[in-house]
Amino acid sequence: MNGDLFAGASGPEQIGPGSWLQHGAALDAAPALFAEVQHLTAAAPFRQMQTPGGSRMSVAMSNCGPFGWVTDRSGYRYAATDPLSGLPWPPLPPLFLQIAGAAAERAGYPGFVPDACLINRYAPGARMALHQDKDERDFTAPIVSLSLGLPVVFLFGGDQRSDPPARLLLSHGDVLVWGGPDRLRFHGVMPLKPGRHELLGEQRINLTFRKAR
DNA sequence: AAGTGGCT
DNA sequence: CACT
Repeated sequence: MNGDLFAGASGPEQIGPGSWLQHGAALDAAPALFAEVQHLTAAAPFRQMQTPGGSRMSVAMSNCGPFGWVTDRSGYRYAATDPLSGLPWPPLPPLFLQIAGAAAERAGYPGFVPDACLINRYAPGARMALHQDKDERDFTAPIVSLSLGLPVVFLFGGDQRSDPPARLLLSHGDVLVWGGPDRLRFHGVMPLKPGRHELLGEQRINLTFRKAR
């Protein structure tokens, strides 16, 4: 039935020529990571941004690091300051850099130093349509995605929107890395199923580390 | 256009 | 797919 829905508790799993799903890689650090998220989003609160078409995203977002991904009616871009406050985004916590760099190295991308961390909060029902990460200047750096809280079905498509996506279950503490030949693959997430996580509560938090410039 | 609605 |  769901033979292509990976949920194993085993080690790193290769899901593409340049992509690895590292089950539980951030499990030990999860409480500290969540505490950092709470501090960061006290300074730069979660907000539901608008797409260029005028729709409001179901996912609430914030950022930390030198650059933050933002969207409004003008389009998608990286910005050095929070549009809500006009202030720089909070700095990337050293723990974030350490975890993201280690995950990238395990996936074959040594020396990964992200300059942008997008913090996504999924409440039940929140989803992300298939898209490509292509607002970065340099596609040689990978994408590192870290999951906290409730599990969600991740859609990992191909280089064309019409390519049928694989379905991967992303759970608390999982880290997904994609780059190289997989860097521009379409991806997204199915609507978050209601539930309660013992540490995070009724939500999923995703940290996406990127090299924007 | 990382969302939505409506077509076949 | 077209539109926003």
